[in-house]
Amino acid sequence: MQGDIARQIEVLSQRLVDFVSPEELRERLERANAEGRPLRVKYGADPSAPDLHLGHVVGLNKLREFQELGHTVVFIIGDFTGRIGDPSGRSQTRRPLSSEEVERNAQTYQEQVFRILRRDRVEVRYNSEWLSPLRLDDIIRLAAHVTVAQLLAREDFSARHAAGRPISLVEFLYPLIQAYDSVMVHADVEIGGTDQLFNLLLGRELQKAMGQAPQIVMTLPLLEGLDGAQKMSKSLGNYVGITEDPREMFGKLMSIPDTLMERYGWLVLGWTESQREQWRRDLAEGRRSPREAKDDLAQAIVARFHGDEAARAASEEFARVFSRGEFPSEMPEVHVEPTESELGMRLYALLVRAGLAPTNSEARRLIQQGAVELDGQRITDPVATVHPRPGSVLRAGRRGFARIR
RNA sequence: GGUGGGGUACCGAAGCGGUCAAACGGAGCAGACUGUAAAUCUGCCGGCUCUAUGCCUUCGAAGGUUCGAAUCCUUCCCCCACCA
Repeated sequence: MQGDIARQIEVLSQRLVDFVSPEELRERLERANAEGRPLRVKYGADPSAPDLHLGHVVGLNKLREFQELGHTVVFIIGDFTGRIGDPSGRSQTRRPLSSEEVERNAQTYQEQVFRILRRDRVEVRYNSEWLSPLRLDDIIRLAAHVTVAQLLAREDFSARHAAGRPISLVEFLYPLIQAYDSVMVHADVEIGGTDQLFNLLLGRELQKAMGQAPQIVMTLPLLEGLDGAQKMSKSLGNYVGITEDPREMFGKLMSIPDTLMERYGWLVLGWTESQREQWRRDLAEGRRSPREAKDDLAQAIVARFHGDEAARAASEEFARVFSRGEFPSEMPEVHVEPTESELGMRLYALLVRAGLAPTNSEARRLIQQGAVELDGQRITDPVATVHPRPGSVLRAGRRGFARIR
């Protein structure tokens, strides 16, 4: 049994940034083992952005590891907080959601989450369950456990305070609420991104203050998005959604900076240290070109969500369109009237109708910039009149295709 | 409650009576180069008409002054910091 615990700790220690603390985890595992119960591993989900992307997968992978070791994931849907919104200056995207929206998002979230988590060994909880009944006096008593100095210890708070930028009281309250969630679900462990470290630690403080054993805290690296610089997030548009079309997914993955490949493999696919090393060596010694390596990586990731078959097809399609410059096997269709084929129509109007440009002006720009081809023929005259025939292929930019019907 | 500073395009930020559809930076898009990588270079980046030193809408909102306003005046709405 000792050996088993040692092995668990080894597995669970992979890919962590912060770990408070390995000793506590050992003790907790021992105690839980003696009591014959699994650990309760808390993970908070934000229902304002229901689409899961690869960045979320990093954390979900860790949860899955816990599950495989027999532990229970307590998946908390922050429906209460979602309905309030987040007033933090920069992210206005977090507006308050209606109950219906929250419910719908929560459903979507769960469906997606179970592509990674197993359905047994999960306890799904909504935090409104215990937050809604709170009265002001309850909340004040809760707030009494935390000092302003404690909160200002969080780096982004102290930085903003020093710079004279606003910090909403609500923002102060959120960590407290999140900490209270930990108390209410009796979390043994909580995991999150590195940006969550402060909040997770506050959970420990509150648990201690309220007579519970403090949760073990683990933070995971934040996965950089397609731009290679900022963390992957929906609002930055640099993400790969896990429900995206395989071909779309593959294309996006092929566009990540080379320097990120190993990191994606590590965090998304869970490569071990030796796998990473192998990868690095192969590239360094020229056994594989970065192009091939990236293709393999992209296929592996797509396969994880869509299966090997779809991944291979996506790779082939990609090679067809972008390496060989051929047309994609499938493309959206645009309808053109016979009279338009006969008499001709403005190219820019055709682009807009095909959905390849949002406005005529944008379409005109694309044409002028040499981005538009009809049947492989580049057209640069913005006022060109064309005679599109059924079967013709219209292309705008690298990725935009449409077939005339 | 007082004092001061603000609200400009996706974001940040200039402009402070005409030369402003609005500098500059970032993001984004397109082209060149490539491995749809990175880096780099170039162009675009409100809409419409279709190409014209054309028209329309835009600089928190509504009015007003003016030949002419993002720029001046009035009222209103909102935000922030500091002091109480």
